[in-house]
Amino acid sequence: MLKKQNHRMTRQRKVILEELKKVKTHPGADEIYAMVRKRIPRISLGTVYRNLVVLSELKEIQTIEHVGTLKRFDGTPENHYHIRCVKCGRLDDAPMEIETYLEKKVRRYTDYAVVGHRLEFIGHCSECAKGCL
Amino acid sequence: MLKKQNHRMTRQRKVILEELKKVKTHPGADEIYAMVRKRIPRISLGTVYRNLVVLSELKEIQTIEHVGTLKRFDGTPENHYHIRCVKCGRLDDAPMEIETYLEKKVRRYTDYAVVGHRLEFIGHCSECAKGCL
DNA sequence: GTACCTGCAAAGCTTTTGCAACTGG
DNA sequence: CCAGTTGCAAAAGCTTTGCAGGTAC
Repeated sequence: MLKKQNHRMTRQRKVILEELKKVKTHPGADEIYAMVRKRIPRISLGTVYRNLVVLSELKEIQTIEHVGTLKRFDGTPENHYHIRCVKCGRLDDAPMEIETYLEKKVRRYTDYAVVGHRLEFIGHCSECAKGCL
Repeated sequence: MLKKQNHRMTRQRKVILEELKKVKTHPGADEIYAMVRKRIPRISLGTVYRNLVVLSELKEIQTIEHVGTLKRFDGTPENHYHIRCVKCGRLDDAPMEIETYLEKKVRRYTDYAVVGHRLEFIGHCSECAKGCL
């Protein structure tokens, strides 16, 4: 049922991957577009996007801040963790206390002035888990 | 320099807040729009967005998946944590090992089938911290 | 040769904004 | 009264997609 995909290593794909491996920060698609354009001036933004998807599927790269990019709103203003269903996108509160020591731990090794953290669990909600049986 | 804001509790604002407090999950703006429209049919989406911003500022609600909603890409496919600068949006790897026990901990209290987690620290990068002096 | 890719441009979505009319305090 | 709000519609991002021509293998 899954169509087999024979991915080709085109020049565009290769350069995108190289540029992405080269930098330490995590550029957005537009920044990648700018970097790659220095080497392939006529590449299109669409090509960049399509290749980022393919490279993610191939596990060559990682897409951060995935799935739904739309914002969600929470009626309870206190900080707390969330748990998200990969299948249906549902978002619930995670039944767990805030782990403040995580910030202490990272502070020892970074030069950022850490002011907070966000933790999100990923899984299948009880509804969607049924379908996985 | 900061202009004083005298926020009014309009009917729209009130209903949006009520509806948001009412639900357990975390709806997106479009869902909130749908919920509120049942009570105020002629409310506009723009009003919903503007009020969500105001309510966030007033700390009445919380905006999840904040700041940059644009995706970012990472050349290293292994899972690791990130640290984000609130000021400039820069994203770096957090120098810290994966805390696998976090998942074990939350599994005890949730009916989700947990498959992973994402942790992101928030702070000021060394560049932006300079400006805070 | 042909399935996979590319560039280009148009379309899609979510979110923001300009504006004139309206309203809470 | 009048700064803050609203509805409407247009604009503004970022991302996806249709298409016809190109290319890796």
